[in-house]
Amino acid sequence: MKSQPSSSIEDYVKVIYSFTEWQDKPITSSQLAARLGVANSSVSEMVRKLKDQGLVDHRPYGAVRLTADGERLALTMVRRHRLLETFLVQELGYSWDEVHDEAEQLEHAVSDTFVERLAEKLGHPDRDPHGDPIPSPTGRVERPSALPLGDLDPGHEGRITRISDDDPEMLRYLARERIVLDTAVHVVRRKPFGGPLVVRIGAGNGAHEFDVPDSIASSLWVHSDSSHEGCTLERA
Amino acid sequence: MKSQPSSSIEDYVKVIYSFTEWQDKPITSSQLAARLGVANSSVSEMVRKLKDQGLVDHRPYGAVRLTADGERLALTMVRRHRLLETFLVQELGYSWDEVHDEAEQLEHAVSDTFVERLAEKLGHPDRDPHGDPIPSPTGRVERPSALPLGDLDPGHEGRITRISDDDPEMLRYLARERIVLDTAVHVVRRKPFGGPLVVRIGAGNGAHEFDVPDSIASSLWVHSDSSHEGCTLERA
DNA sequence: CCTCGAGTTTCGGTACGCCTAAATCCTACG
DNA sequence: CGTAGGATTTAGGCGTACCGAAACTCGAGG
Ligand SMILES: [Mn+2]
Ligand SMILES: [Mn+2]
Ligand SMILES: [Mn+2]
Ligand SMILES: [Mn+2]
Repeated sequence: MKSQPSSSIEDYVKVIYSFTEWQDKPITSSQLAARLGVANSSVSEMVRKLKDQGLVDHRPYGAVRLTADGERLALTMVRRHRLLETFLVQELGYSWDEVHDEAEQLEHAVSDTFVERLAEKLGHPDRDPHGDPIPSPTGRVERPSALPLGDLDPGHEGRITRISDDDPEMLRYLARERIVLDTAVHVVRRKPFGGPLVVRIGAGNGAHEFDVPDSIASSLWVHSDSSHEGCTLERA
Repeated sequence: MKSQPSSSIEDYVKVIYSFTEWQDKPITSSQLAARLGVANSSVSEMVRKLKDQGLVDHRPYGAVRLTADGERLALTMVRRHRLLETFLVQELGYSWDEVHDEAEQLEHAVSDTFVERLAEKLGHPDRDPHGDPIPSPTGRVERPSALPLGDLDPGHEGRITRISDDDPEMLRYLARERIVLDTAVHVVRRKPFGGPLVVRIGAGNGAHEFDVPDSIASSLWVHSDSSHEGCTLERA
């Protein structure tokens, strides 16, 4: 009866999980539809199917939440996706803006055996090329203590530990600006009236200042090495 | 209008191609159905679709033959499949009886970019773990001049250059008997009344005799190093 | 030359995953 | 409160890829 999940179902569950990975509001139908690129009505039907299979909790007109089973499946898929991205970069010379779409397909085609042998070969990495943590085979993940760059006060220093992989264009731009994983950042100031953030990138002679537009500021997560946790978290 | 092919269509075309790879009769509907594990009626429908897309020639009640376009697609898929099998063995430590099913899925999920980077990494191998030749990206293959062990006369010597990967069980058995690619074989005699073939496997101190049942004899291809091409090809 | 049965196609139907349009719900504002 | 407008679900359909059962073909053997 467990009828191993179709690739559509795998994607639904993965998107539901990802939505709550960096913030805790559960996802709504239309947000799910937008992320999956399907019509709202398609989501309604599929959510019913997910519920029948015990993967989500949902009541009509309410948000969608994963059950324990659903989360288990989601973590399996997230592990696959991130290990595959890591493989593509480390072993096949892909750049970090090219890996997402390829992994999005491959994640549905590989077996558990494949995934574990790949993890072995890669030396059991704990994060993917964008800094996203890779869950263990048993579904354990640690949520890195990092904050969006946009939420930090001037004076804050740290390192970039995660970069959203939503937009390949942005990833290419950041690579050109030498903004990559583990780069040091120092928040210099925020220009007034909602203007861009000014940060100092890197250290020593390679350092340079950079105006960070809001769209980028919310896509870069920073782990502070100076642990004076006086940062405002101003999300409504 | 080219509507890139579904994974079903990829499999149909690949099976049609494979059928004529080692023998030249075209495939019939029911043979196609048997190899794909679907009903005859499903094949009839799909063949119509393949014909509409210009991938096969077919007239009702006749055999199915690939067009130039169909063969091009088939060779692309065969290249993918065999490179993936090679990858699984060389890089992920799979044994040769484990790779077929995994490659059967992966071949539909990888991009052209992936395939070519993989070929690069593997050093552009020219055959897969079972000795099957890997077509070039442009669809060139060479048909190795090898003959089924069962068709050879006593006295014939050569090396095993291809082993059918249809039956994982048989592959495991052969590996246990130290019958692998490039192993030397010498046909000693055929036991009378359709009895098994007797062959000498290997050379030097590792050599041993082996009774080859018919099912195995037709799955091992031998390339003769002694080029006295006096072998009977008794296929009707 | 005719027929009969194996091989093949056609027919009606299912499951899945998607769509648009229409109906329905629910909340926030007036 | 009451309701309008946005969010959501339902209804009706489509394309793909399967299935079993029924109808059809055609060539080998009588
Ligand atoms: Mn996916
Ligand atoms: Mn990623
Ligand atoms: Mn396949
Ligand atoms: Mn093979």
